[in-house]
Amino acid sequence: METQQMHFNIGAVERETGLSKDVLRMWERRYGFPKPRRDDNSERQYTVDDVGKLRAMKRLMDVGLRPGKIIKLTQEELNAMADARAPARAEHLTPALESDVLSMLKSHDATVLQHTLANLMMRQGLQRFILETIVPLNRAVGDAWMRGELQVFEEHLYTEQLQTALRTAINASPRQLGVPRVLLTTFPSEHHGLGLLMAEAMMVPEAVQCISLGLQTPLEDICRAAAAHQVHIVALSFSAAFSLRQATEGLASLRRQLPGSVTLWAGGEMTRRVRRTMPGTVLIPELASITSALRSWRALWQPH
Amino acid sequence: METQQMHFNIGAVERETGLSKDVLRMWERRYGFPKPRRDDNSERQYTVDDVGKLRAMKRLMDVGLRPGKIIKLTQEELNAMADARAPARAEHLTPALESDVLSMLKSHDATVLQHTLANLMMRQGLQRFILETIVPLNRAVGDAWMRGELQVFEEHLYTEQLQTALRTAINASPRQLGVPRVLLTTFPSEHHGLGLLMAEAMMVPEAVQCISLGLQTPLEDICRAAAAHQVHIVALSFSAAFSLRQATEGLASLRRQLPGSVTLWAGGEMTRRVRRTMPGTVLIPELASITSALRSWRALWQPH
DNA sequence: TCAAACATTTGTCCTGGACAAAATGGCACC
DNA sequence: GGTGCCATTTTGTCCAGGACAAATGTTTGA
Repeated sequence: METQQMHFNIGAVERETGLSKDVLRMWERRYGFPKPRRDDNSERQYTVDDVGKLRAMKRLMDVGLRPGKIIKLTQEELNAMADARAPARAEHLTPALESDVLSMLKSHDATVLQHTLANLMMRQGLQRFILETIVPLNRAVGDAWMRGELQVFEEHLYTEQLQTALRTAINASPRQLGVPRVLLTTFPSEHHGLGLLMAEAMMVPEAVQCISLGLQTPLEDICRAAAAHQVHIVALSFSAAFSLRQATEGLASLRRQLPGSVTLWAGGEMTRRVRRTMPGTVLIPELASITSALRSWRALWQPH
Repeated sequence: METQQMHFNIGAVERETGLSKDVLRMWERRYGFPKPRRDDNSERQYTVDDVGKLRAMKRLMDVGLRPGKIIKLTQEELNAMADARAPARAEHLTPALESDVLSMLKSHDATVLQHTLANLMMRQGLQRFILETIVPLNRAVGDAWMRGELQVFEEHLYTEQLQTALRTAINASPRQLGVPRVLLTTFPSEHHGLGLLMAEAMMVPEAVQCISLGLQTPLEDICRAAAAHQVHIVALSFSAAFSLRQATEGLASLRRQLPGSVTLWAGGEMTRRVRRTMPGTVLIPELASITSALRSWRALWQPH
């Protein structure tokens, strides 16, 4: 069989991997990888394998590894390393569910998946559903995709169904005038919205009044929105890929601009990489911590 | 009052405007705008005004104007030009509604907005709601934002509420096994999802079986998904900002890879800029055309 | 043991050059 | 008057190779 050898130019690789053109050229200069063929016009022509390895590298860098340490490994070694870093499987209460969902995805049956998710949510309640079902499931789906067991479009279908389920649940909950009021959003370069949605779903049952602005709100507008809606807490979500530098810079700037009475929360995969303490910012590295953070806030809050 | 003069480096401007670093430097070289101050390290420091004018330019370029023609205009002239290009307001059935919604947004009352949208949807039915309410409303909100009458965070709140309303409606409709089956998604560099959602909402009442993969499905996976789900139609959504070149290239490639029996639809603002005819691709430049395109498809379809 | 000073790694920005795809304008031809 | 084709201009993307600063890692000294 003749494999169709697709080629990518540097712009396509940037889109596919999230690594900037500058970085791709710099790695080639410094480490000798990737070293793509050139076309007639001496422009780089990356192979599918290049892109695969770059994606695997990006994934590991998103959890804190540095390029120099991993650039010489093969893609298999990179994937193995990613598997090894994954938290122990012991914590999964229902490993059977994982393989069930994966096989649903592979058989492309959206309806069954949708019903399964809805049923689980009913049985477990929203918070337990997220913590005990969705979080492990997300990891399982991500791993399966990385191992090549799951196609991209199958993963997209999963994300879409999950989003529908979560939005339905959030929407169904009565929008009461609760305390605290929480503003939920992300910084402008964030592309992933599931984290935000899960955070909102974790808070809604706690009688929190959530105001979600969706993704990519400019810094200034976060401040304006916080004032306009008179929120008590501003909560930001950062996916694993978010640049540590941009995040710390942005959070510091936000902290300076927000009134002291407003609490600032930063959550999401990225926050696990943070080493320095950030004064005036509460880090919430996992969804489970939301409830305790909420408890702490309520313990300190004095109704005006 | 001392205006806080924020400065942007070239990376920030790229994120804010969607214009690549290469383009920003090239415009400076060729046209002399923008010509930002340099900091100690001779790095470009763009002003807020620069970014504002760049955004206004980008918006006009997204509807087909070329930089050379507009780069010498002031930001006011650019905005005036954008207003002038807007379709006549006569078509609006309920101009009062627009100002109502805008004032709701300015008063930051999400609940009222949500109820208003839900009520209108009930009264008009999903399709008329989209065509007669949402399309003009989207334009009104976009214009108000451009004119500076609406803050970014207010526009975000609108988008978020609208998305909730649409998803609820789509979800409420029984997912029947209809014909045709339609695969809905976008190309990888598309960032806007509202168009996709509106398209889905237009189709659901027509007893179409929609399978949405959300945003950013790689080309190859669109083909795989089309085969796996045995769809009759693949429908792609392109926002105004989408690069014409990437779109035509991608559509041609997709057409080559899809079986001839699968119909290919391309819709969204961008498709209004297309001049050449694209063999094997149906252009759907506005949402209203979806129903007629569907009728044509059904007229030709022979149950196997 | 901790912290300050130094070294290395890494990403982002810079200049200025090159080229091809798309848009435009002119021109012959129907 | 319209229509297809070719030359020209416009515009975006890519390239090489240099510079520097922020983040990280390592050693030294109290």
